[in-house]
Amino acid sequence: MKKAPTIRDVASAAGVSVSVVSRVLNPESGPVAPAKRDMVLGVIEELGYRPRSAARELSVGHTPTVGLVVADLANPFFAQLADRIVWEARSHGVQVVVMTTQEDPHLEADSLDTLLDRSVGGVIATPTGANVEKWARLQSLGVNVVFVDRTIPDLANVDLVSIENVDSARQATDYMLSLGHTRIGLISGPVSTSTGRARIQGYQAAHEKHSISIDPQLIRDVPFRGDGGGDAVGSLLSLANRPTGLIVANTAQVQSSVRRLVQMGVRIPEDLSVIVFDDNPWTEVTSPPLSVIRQPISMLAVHSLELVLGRMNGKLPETPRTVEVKADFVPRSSCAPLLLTPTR
Amino acid sequence: MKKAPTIRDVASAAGVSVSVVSRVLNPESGPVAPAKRDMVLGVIEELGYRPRSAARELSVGHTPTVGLVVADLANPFFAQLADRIVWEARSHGVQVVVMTTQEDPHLEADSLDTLLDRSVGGVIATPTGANVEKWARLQSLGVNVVFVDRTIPDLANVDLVSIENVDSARQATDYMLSLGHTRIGLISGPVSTSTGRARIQGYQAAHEKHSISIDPQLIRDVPFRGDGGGDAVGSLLSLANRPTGLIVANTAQVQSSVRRLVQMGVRIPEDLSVIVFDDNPWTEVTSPPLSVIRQPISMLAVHSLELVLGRMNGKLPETPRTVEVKADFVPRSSCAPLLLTPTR
DNA sequence: TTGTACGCGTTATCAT
DNA sequence: ATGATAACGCGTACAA
Repeated sequence: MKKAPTIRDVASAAGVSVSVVSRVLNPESGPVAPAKRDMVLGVIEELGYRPRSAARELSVGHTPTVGLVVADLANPFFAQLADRIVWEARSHGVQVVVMTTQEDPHLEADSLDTLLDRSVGGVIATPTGANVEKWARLQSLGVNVVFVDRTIPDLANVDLVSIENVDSARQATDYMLSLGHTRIGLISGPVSTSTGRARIQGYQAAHEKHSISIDPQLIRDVPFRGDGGGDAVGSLLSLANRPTGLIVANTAQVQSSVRRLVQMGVRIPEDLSVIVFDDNPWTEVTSPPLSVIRQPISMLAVHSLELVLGRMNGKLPETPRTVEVKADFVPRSSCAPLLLTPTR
Repeated sequence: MKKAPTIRDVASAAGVSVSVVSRVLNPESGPVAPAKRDMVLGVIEELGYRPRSAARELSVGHTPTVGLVVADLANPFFAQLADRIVWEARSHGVQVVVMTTQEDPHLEADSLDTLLDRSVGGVIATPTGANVEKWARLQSLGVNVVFVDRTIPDLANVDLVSIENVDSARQATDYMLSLGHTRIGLISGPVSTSTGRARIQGYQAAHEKHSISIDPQLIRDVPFRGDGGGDAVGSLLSLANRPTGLIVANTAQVQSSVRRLVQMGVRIPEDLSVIVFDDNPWTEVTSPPLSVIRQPISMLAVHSLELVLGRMNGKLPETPRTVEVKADFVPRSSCAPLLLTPTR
């Protein structure tokens, strides 16, 4: 466990000054004689010298690092998002510090403080919905913030990358209505989030188009956290006039919802037609395969990273951007036309 | 975007010296008058002061940060592992920098360099199997390395946390043999890894116990990377004398294997009894639910983190440790007794 | 108990 | 084209 060489070691070993070595490492910062350049490079290689990022950070004031703040990595949606972001970030030479909130505002606040201490250049997050002032402060301190998938309505001036929520929900709902279903359950995210509201809006729009009125009981806005999805499923199916279709539009609750469906022995699509918002690989191996709104996760990743990096390099106009990517509806066999024989 | 206050700002605002402020922040480093302490704390709060971690790191030489190097986060196993590690790390006040290798040695080497530059105190990894000398160098430079799930045989002196691989495979195989199956396909990891070898060993042990000979064709050691699992499934099932049971013991290949099974329309367990090594939530919603070897992922996380942190604090003996945790076999309905009627 | 001064490794600003 | 030197913000002997 010998200690690593510093730039000074390299300099003296090469018989030059530290400035030269520094310029060899950061070519854009100044010229250096080609001959010397190669020889310094040789010494660097030989000594196995590597610049310490902490020193650089202290000197330049920031880090080519982005913080990623998601609910939890156990959820395939966030896991895949994280995967793509980490992957994409690497190709840009930036590291990713991952923090999870478990949808707990308290933990989220904590994470933000930590990221601030590390002077990350930017943060990509799926916000819990709270900590409005904290996010604002983060921005005012020069940290570039980009929200993915959801955003906080109260918070203006923050970039957002999401799918076309209204349209996706409209599409899914429209499909079910076209199959003849008139009572369609909707499990959405909290109305306090843009995502939750937009998807409900799409659901309503489709109903209007088909001139079908909505039973408010069928709309369940459940929190991202906890087992709200499963509970909503149970409660929807115990309704006197139970729905014949179900749309799970809360990404964080897809797992718990489907699991409950299976536990209850609900026959799909005979008892219930189902569509979920998820790009999970496993939706294809359930029986029957589930119809889904396929979230273009890598698009979300690419755009959000592009936004943070763009802002870090100051190559973007001041005005906050909103990027909406299309999400495809993928019909599979979990939806069937409504038969005249009512469920029981 | 005003610039953040430094420790000096706090000191002058509080009318004390920087060292007092420093001691207030790091109590164990020295005493400070209670009265002054509170007032300094007040000023800190008021100014919103937060120490810059880069400066501290430069000063003390290391960081309370661990690197996590896994194949990819799109695989539920790694995702959950990452989730638990990030979670556990937070409670110890350490951050996690996540890097993915996609099972590519080149990318892995890259990651290690980067982590070295950041002077992380430790690294938790599921190694690709290559980069032997690089891992060794990392250690010699004082970075504490802990492998999880797999290890590299050539590399001594590395801590390892894994499940009881031999026993798990033995258990699963034994179960199938007890059901009367005599031709059981095994999809394992590469024999160049400890995991791959151990699981094959367990498979063999069970056969010996039942005095059943093994057809070498039934054992497929496929790489972690790529779609080897799916291909192995296809090839196993197209054998003249095809197996009636299948054990997928390569965690990274469970997804592709099961997907292929579904694509091929294989009836489980009528055509094939199946057991997979995975703790994936989705194994319960497939039809039928899959029998699994349940990997105690959070145990893996807890132990590996405990090991790195323990080493970072020098609170552990020099000698490398190997922690093996038990994995339960969870029988579900994907396995059935072998009927006398052969497949077709 | 408190304050001073230096070191950590790198980049940036100057002269040369 | 090159070299000396001052930041950068914090920890910490050491002196008071």
